[in-house]
Amino acid sequence: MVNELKNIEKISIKKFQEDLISWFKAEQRDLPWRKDQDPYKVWVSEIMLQQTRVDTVIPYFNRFIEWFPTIEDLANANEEKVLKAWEGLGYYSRVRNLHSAVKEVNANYGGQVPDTPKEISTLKGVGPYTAGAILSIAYGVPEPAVDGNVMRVLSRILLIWEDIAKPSTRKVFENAVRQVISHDEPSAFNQALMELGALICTPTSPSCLLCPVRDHCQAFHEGVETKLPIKTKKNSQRSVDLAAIIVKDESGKILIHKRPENGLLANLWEFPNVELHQPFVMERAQISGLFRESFDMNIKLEKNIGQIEHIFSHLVWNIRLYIGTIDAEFLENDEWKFITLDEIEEHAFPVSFHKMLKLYKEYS
DNA sequence: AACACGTGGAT
DNA sequence: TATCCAAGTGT
Repeated sequence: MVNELKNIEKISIKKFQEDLISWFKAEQRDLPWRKDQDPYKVWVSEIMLQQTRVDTVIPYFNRFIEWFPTIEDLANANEEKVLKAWEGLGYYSRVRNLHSAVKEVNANYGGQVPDTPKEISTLKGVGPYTAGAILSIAYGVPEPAVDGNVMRVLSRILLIWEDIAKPSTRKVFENAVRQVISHDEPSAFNQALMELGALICTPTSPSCLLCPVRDHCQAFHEGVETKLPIKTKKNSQRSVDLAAIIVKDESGKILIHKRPENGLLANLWEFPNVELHQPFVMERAQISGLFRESFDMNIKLEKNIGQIEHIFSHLVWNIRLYIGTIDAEFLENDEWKFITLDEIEEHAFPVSFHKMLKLYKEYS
């Protein structure tokens, strides 16, 4: 705490702001969410960019704004379409929270995104980073927007050795930003910090010789830029074995199941599946028994057509894929239905589903 | 505080 | 191949 205060004194804040912002104005990327400062579009882009690369986000952002051009359009959209717009982006709770928050803004804020830290922070999915990003970029409010880039860049410039993997560390950087942010151009300043982190001050091999604020950088001065930031590593992921089944009815439709509204891949559709706690001793008849226990359905597994691995951030799915049949008297409801291949376009599925579908098509 | 929560790309 | 990510938030 005392440490970074002292380091901030070592630099000329005014000159640092000028060097950083003029670089940003000259070198910033031409990105679709930078065409205007519509708070709604800034909001959508910031949610999409959470833990997600710019190159990945661009096509999703363009299509999302085509489908839902305004707050009112998104507020009135049905969830299936909204999830479909997010299909493949990951962290699906982001878009369910965004949908919920946009409905809130449409209903209780006259369709105007709130412009105060207190109000905007009450919106679902808007945490400290996103609040600061929207307030500064869309409204010019000098609030910190501390993401991974900002922590990396400032840890180097200000020689901050705290572990950025610790939740409490974000406050240290917010405090630092409050002391160096430009009150004339908070939008350009915050975006410049992130842009610098993305283009120059990268994690492994920063391009210090091209850096517009190299002269202000304590880490460069000390030759320790690649030692920062300090970030402890996370635990390894656990592995889960699953058996999934593709069932077709007499007209050739495939059976899908809607996942629970909370937790992993919430509200997305998938092929019926069960967890295999003893994967090496499970045979088709026993797995059929698991389906009966889990869903009270009489499913017969006819043939294993292969297996896929799907890696999440925190776990690994090893999925055995079967084809099979189900009793004719099976009833459809909100969670279970048969759909045509064309109707896949009207439902949102995780990437693992598409991997299985591809395997099935190759088998057929 | 620690962990759940996705995905595809970089090294 | 293994690991670490990339503009974090909710619980």
